[in-house]
Amino acid sequence: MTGLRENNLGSAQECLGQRFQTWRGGEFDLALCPVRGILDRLGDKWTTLILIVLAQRPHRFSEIRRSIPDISKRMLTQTLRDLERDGMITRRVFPTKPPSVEYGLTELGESLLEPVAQLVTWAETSQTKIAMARSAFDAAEASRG
Amino acid sequence: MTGLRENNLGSAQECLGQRFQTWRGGEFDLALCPVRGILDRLGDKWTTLILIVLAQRPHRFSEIRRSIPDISKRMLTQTLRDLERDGMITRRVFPTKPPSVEYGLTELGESLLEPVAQLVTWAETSQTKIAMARSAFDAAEASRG
DNA sequence: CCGGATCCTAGTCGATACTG
DNA sequence: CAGTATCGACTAGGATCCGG
Repeated sequence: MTGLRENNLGSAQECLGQRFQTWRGGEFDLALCPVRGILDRLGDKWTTLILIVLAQRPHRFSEIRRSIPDISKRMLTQTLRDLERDGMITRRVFPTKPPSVEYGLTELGESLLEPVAQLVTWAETSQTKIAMARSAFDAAEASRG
Repeated sequence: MTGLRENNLGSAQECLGQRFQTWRGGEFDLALCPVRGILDRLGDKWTTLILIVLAQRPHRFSEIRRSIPDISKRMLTQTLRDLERDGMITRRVFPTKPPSVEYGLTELGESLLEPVAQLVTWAETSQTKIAMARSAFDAAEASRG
């Protein structure tokens, strides 16, 4: 289905180029949807943060809230449910007196940490360049009126 | 500022864990913002697609539109401007009779392709597991009423 | 303690019409 | 051809109240 010849990619452009050609020939939207779905999820406000928090150790609901101070209960619940639905995290309920729930990464969730870490590393090393490009662009724009 | 000891990460969890600890101690939001900004951008509907298209070769405005059939002029313009502002793509205007503009990746933009390719690869290899987890979750949910 | 349900605002995106 | 401007639908997400 993919037509990708080697797993060991020499050049990122080539790799993506081949995939894109594959996508274009035939089912464009269908084949891209899973990737887009992943990116949408990672792109939302909280998924990555939760993943990072749970990467350290399993956490209870309130622990996560404390670790991510500006998240609302609503969004935490929702994001956790989405992640659980996608098989990225587990949800264990302890029927204690005040009920407690513990969330942890599944293997699938842990496997996602690697590409995410790559991206984080890239973002961290590139943030200076991005900031420079941004201010240069804004300055040029302002000078044009 | 980062306190990260090694560039060569042994374990993704450890790497992210260290970063997270760093983030927590001190300026939480500030230090994470660049990363979140990147993820937000990649998470939007079109950025990744445009990057993939331009990864093959420079394209003109209308060429990109044809390559991504369901994008509107408005969003293409906007996304291209954002990418240009962040220094990911270049914009060359040719003052021909019907004016033409060519977009291409900068080195920074190309360097982003690598982590993106990692993510695409991950998504592709994991989509089956995700789909299974999702249907299992939905089935369990439906049986609970 | 955990999280569902509801209401409401602010930003996002598509369609359309217009400019240079 | 390559945008810009305006409007309207849609939606994410915060606040709050309520239940187990």
